[in-house]
Amino acid sequence: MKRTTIGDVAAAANVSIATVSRVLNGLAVKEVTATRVRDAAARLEYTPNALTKSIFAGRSSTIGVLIDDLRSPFYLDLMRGIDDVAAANGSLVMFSNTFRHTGREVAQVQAMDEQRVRGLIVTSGASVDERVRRMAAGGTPCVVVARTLQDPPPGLHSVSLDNVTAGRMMAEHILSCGRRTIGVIASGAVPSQIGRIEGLRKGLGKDNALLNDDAIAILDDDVTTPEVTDAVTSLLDANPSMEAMVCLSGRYTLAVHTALIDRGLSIPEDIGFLTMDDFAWAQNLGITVVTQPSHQMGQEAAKLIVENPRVSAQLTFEPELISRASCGELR
Amino acid sequence: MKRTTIGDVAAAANVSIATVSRVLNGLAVKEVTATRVRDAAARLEYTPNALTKSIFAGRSSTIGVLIDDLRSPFYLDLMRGIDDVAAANGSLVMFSNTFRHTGREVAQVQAMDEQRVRGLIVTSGASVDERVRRMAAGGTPCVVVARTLQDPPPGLHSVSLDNVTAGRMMAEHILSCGRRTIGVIASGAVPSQIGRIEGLRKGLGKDNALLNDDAIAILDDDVTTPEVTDAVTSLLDANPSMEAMVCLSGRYTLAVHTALIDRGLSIPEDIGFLTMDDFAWAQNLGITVVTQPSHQMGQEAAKLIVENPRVSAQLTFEPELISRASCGELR
DNA sequence: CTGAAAGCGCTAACAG
DNA sequence: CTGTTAGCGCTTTCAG
Repeated sequence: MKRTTIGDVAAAANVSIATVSRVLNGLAVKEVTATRVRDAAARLEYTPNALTKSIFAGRSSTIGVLIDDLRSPFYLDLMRGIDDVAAANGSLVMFSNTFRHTGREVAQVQAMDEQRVRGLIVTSGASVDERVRRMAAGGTPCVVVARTLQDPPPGLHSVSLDNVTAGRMMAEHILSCGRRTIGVIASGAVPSQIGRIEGLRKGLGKDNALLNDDAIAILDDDVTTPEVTDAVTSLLDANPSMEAMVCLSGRYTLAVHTALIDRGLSIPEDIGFLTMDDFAWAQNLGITVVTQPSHQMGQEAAKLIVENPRVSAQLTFEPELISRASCGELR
Repeated sequence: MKRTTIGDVAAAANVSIATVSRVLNGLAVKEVTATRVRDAAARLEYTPNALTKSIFAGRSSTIGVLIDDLRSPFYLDLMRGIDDVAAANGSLVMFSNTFRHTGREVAQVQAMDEQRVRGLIVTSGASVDERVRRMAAGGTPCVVVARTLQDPPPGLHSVSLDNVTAGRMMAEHILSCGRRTIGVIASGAVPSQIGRIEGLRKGLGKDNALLNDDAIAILDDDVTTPEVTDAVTSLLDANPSMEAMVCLSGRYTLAVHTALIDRGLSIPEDIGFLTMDDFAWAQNLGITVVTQPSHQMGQEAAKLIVENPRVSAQLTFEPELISRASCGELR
């Protein structure tokens, strides 16, 4: 069950181990010798050991990715973007879900570091910040997604959405539909959600409309459907004249939408509905969304790893509103 | 920029490199010495190099996964199942999309082999069969998903759905709704699709209903939405009295559903609609589906890698029909 | 209990 | 052009 090594090939081809290495790496070798080596390698079904190679390079060529939860459309597209450029660069991707579980986040970042990943892309929370800083300082480029860090050292990048604009776009669209009283569901007091709420306030302010604190439900970060339902119910109970419900996280789109319908509300007649992140069925369902260029963001994140600029890049992307039926004109 | 090594720790703790190794691996060392070593390691922020460790073990502890396309709900859940047991076992997952592109499949399997993955899970086509066989024979357990191989050597496993039963369930449900003339969209002449069609025939046969060949569209494996639309159109044109449209691949659910709606057909009044694989919005949309226990299948696949039984396991899972509105009683 | 020394599979100077 | 000789960072005998 022992694997054939470069030494076996060398013996079979009657050359030194160094010559085999040269042939395999395309260095100058007499053609006849090279052919002999290649034949031997093929005959012995030799498969080079990438692990050993990485030991020399000091690091592997794999890109590490830590995702909260792949089920979210944003993260899924992000992942595909990463995979695209990784594949184009002959890099593999090492992946793990963290489910926003702090213990898991810390453990997996450590694991990735031990694997000597070429770079690391994380969508996790602050629990990994210190470690990621150290990694970047130590020469492993890291990209934080959907968050920015204070005083990032060179090699520590971030890729995020212009959340304030996203919020403002939502507010302006709502106002333009003749709706004024709105409710908001946010997933945790994290930077992206805070930014979107700020944008919402700015957009509404232009029209002197107000967003009361009791019209905003900031859920915990990892809430399940029944809790979202409860939050929607409370919001509606507390604000009976609500004309639009805004969901600030793509992860809760389904839950919020369902809660609205189950309460017997018609969209958009009884209430307008607006959410983040486009998804496959959104068009058929006529749901108005603000999207992020998630696929592109994944690509850019991966490029930062591959190109490894010795600065700290803070990339911000612009959102886009796709207007569909769910938040149409009132009356 | 040089990483601290076990040697640095040894020097700092004034012990030999072997002693450090022992402490780090929990072998017998005098407690005072051990503490000194651990302190030094912490102080120097020592992070062991998993690559070098793997070199000794002969292979890494990473599980390789090759997926056609993560956007498909089945594959996404499968992936989550794999990730679950990997995380529980302290394994990382190395992942790559292949998009059913033969060149990419072959290249990535090779890459995974070079990475000396602990085992490989593939959802790809026959292009990788030979290589996967060799890997299994060479001691790297492999699991093929949604397909079975001829005479698998020990270590080469498969995880798949009982496709014939899935097809039969669909047929029986359709008949029980008083529908008889059906159309079928399949994604390629691959074993899973063939099996489902066979099941459909068997189920319909019980009632002497027939499934004509011109009511089945077998698309290419990697078709885009417009092509699906065309297929649906042709099917409908050729069979004007069609009472139910069956989609045999979760990847095409959206495209087929949209094509039906865009043609002005009401579901289920004008035509019943039935598809494979449950997905988040299916309930809200009232779409009847036959599901696979995809998450569990992922877990079992990963377990086969982790436990590595020295036989060839062929795991088959039973489908389940979730009846919703899209294929209700006729009239 | 601990250190010295021999590798794991491969690359990278050096000589020839 | 090609072979010899050191390592890469770590584990693992084998002596002390």
